[in-house]
Formats: sequence, C-alpha cells, structure tokens
Amino acid sequence: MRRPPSSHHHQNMLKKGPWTPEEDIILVSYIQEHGPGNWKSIPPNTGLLRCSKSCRLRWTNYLRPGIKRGNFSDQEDRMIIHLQALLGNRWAAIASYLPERTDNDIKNYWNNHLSKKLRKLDAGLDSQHHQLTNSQSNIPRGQWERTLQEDIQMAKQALHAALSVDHYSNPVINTNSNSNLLIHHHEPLIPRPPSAASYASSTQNISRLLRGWMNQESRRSGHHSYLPAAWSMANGSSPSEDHEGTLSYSSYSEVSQPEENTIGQLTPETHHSHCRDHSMAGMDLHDHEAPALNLIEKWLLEEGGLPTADDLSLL
DNA sequence: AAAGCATTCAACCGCGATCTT
DNA sequence: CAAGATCGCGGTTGAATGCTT
Repeated sequence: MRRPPSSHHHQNMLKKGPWTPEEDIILVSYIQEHGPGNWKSIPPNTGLLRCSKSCRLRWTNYLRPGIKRGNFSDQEDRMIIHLQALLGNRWAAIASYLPERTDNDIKNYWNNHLSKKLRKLDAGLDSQHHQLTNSQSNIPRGQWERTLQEDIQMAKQALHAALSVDHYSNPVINTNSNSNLLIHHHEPLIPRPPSAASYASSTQNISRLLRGWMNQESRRSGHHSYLPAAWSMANGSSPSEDHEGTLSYSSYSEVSQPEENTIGQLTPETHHSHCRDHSMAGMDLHDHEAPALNLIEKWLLEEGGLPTADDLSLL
C-alpha cells in the first residue's frame, strides 16, 4: 500500500516495498514450521524475493500474533509518555513494557500523536504563565502534578499487569548492552516477553488470515487491525473486534506461555514451541503481584523522581 | 471538484552490537 | 582472535490517505 514495489528489479534482485498477502502467507507458514529467527534462511527456503531483514521486520511488526495496532488507550498513552520521558527514544525498551505493541508502532505513534499532544499541552501551560522550565529542582505542581500522579498510577498498574504475567524465577540481570546511552544506571530493559515466540499453528489459521485480508482489501479505509483480528480468531479468542477498552493484557496472556528460556529477547531457536493452547484469556492479571520490581517501577512509585515538564516536552 | 497541503505509518536505511566462521 | 555475516534498533522516507481551501 505504501511504498510501491521497486520499479526495476532484475531477476535476482530483491523486492522492496509493501508486502503482498501472498508473501505474508508464505512467510507465516514458514515461520509456523520453523519458528521465528534464522532470517537469513527464509528467502532461500521460501523463494521469497525479500531480504532477510525485510522478513524479520514484516514478522515482528506486523504478522506476529499478539500484537495490537491502532486504538491506543489513554493508559497506553500515558505509559508511553512516561517511559519515553524516562528512557528517551528507546522504542524497543519502551515496547518491552507494552507487550502488545511493537516498537515501530510506538515510535510512529509518538511522532505523530503524542509528541504533538505534549507540545501543545506544554505550550498551553506556558501561555498560562507557568514557568516550569528549570529541569532540576522543580516539582510539578497543580495540574501537572495531578496529571502525573494519575499517570503514574496508571503506568504502575499497567506495569504490574505486564510484569505479573511472566513468572520469571530469576530477575534477569542480563542487561542488554546498549548501555552506552542516556540513562545508564537504569537499565530496566526487561526481556521482551515471549509473546513473540508463540504463533498460531494449523493451516486453518492461514485461511482465516486470508479472509482477513479479503475483508481488508474490500474496504481499504479505516486503519483497522484486520490481521491481529484474524489471528485472534484463529487462536480461539472472541472474534468480535476486541479492541478491549480497559487496559487488559489479555491478548498477551493468550499468547504467552513462558516456560523454557526467558532470558534475553527471544532467542529464536527456542521458539519451536507449540503454543496451541491460548485459552488462558480469563486469567486475572491484575491480582498478581509483580515478582520483580525493577527500577522503572520504583521510579514510577517514587515521588521524587517525577518527570519534569521539560522531560515531557522533549523533542 | 480539484488542487494543494498535511498526516499517517509500513517499510527502508545506516550503523552498532552480536554472532559465526 | 579477526573478519565477515547477521541481527536489531532508531531515524527517516514517501505513497496513500485525509483535510482544507
């Protein structure tokens, strides 16, 4: 849809531009068999005229089950705002706290919506003669404070929910090594939950997938998440357009069955798992206590560490 | 109604990190 | 261990789409 296929490609040349449904099917069925990862082996084995990088991207940002697109909730908004204030533009790290969202999606959403929203808010406050501009010493007051308190509550809840899903026995000190960045001592990068690891299996999923595409093709308006819908149908969850309003990580819980290795961000080889049983959607996540409070959560809980207006108006 | 401008977002690129040989 | 291959991230692009004039 976006980006047209590269105009000239000799036989051997790799295709670029948007993925077609046919290509998606090929990719998905291959990954069903072999698991995600090993991207370099995909083009030769499937005949896809795509580079491995493109395959990975397509999978992780679009085809992978358990991802939600569009319709960001207020809670998600706030969580993203907070996390970005804390972490900067480290979208992958931020995304690890929002298991249903991809880093790309969050990044896009930030750039297109949130940063503007914040700028506007900031400007509004500015014109209200509020000088919140020295970064170090100011404690947010009044409106800001109230808002932030609420936000922190939200984020805290969300974080609890997110964390409580995995029962990591060990707290994963294995920090990911981009510690050369801004906020070195908080290296909260928890492993991306294994939601990406599981994928629907069985061929009927693919036919459902296709149906989703059909629908999509017929009315190419609205940015619906037709694909995840198709997946969730395939996974046995309610076929209704479940853009669940309240912050629920249900689709995460459907999908994730953390068992074996939980370290690091999905090491592909371990994901030949046959996660067919995604039926734990009813599980009440909110009542679980997070096993490992990490630094972010501490930060969220602390009063002193509130993000400043400056923090929030970055960019 | 159509032309021009703005927004959206899937996909690309470059590069540093990590893995493999 | 070096060198090359691959992965993963973040910034950026640009056609499609939406909006305004």
